[in-house]
Amino acid sequence: MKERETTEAVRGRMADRGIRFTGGRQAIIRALQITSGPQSAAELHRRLRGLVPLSSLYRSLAVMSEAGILAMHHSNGLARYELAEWLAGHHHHLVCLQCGSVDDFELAPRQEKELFALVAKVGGHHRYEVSNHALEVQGLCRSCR
Amino acid sequence: MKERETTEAVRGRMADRGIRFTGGRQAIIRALQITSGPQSAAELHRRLRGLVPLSSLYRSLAVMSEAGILAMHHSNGLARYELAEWLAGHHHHLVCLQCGSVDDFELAPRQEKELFALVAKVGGHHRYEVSNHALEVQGLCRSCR
DNA sequence: TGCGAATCGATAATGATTCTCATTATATGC
DNA sequence: GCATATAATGAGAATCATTATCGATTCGCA
Repeated sequence: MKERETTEAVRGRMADRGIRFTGGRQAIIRALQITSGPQSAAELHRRLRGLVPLSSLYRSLAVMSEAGILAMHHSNGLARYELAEWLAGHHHHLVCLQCGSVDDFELAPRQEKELFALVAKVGGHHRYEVSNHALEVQGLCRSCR
Repeated sequence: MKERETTEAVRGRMADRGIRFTGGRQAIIRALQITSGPQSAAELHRRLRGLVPLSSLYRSLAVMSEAGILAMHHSNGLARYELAEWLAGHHHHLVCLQCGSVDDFELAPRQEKELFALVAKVGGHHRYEVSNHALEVQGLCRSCR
């Protein structure tokens, strides 16, 4: 999905839910579009040059997560946000154990399909109602190795 | 690995590194042996009935993680600890999106091997020095569904 | 234009985790 | 067994990320 398209998709969903798509929130979505991997509140605050104060930033991240527009993950003791999968596509993460940075990657359809089947089997075996899965590759990133 | 064996393996590794295996630390290891899935500091504190005060508990968890005896994960905004893989065996997690509980599961050797190969390929592609991987199954647990 | 709800932004409060420091326990060599 | 150096303990303060509060402001819409 290209940038304009994503913005409009977000705008639509916000409107449906009676949530305002304010300047600050558009800036957050834009910042998440041009970066790879989930971003922490502090990273976004820095990236946005303080345009959105931390308190508003946290609130907007919560509101947009609640609305299913963002997905929240936890790593290195802090919360990181990225566009939800219906906007960004299903993908997985490489996390650097040294610096904590996170990169995205996608599996080939065939491999993703196999993984999905595997996960469904495991979930059934444990009486879980499975809604998603995440494969995390851990190691040292290009600049830390 | 059975309980006694694990305790002795931990004692050995601690001794090698000049780290003391005190009563409190033995209690932590015991508590992690008899529970399934990683435990947060608060859960361990409760489980140990306050035998080990929170400040000591956090310090011991950090020391034993540093020594490669425990593995730390983050979920729901808090850190959870479990025995490292050389003690507990390589495994993955089922996490409940409702209550936050975490269960362990193992893949069949054949599937684990395939996953390992897949992860190695992805890592190489991104110039990562891969050290491990984790598959997380997300959904509703038996009691939350 | 004006009303009401949603949002903003500064600040205080919270919760998890880490740090500090005086005291205590532990291992090791004698 | 005992002294001694060193690591660990425990209580409390401090820190960091995050959430709540609240009056002021802005937006969408009649």
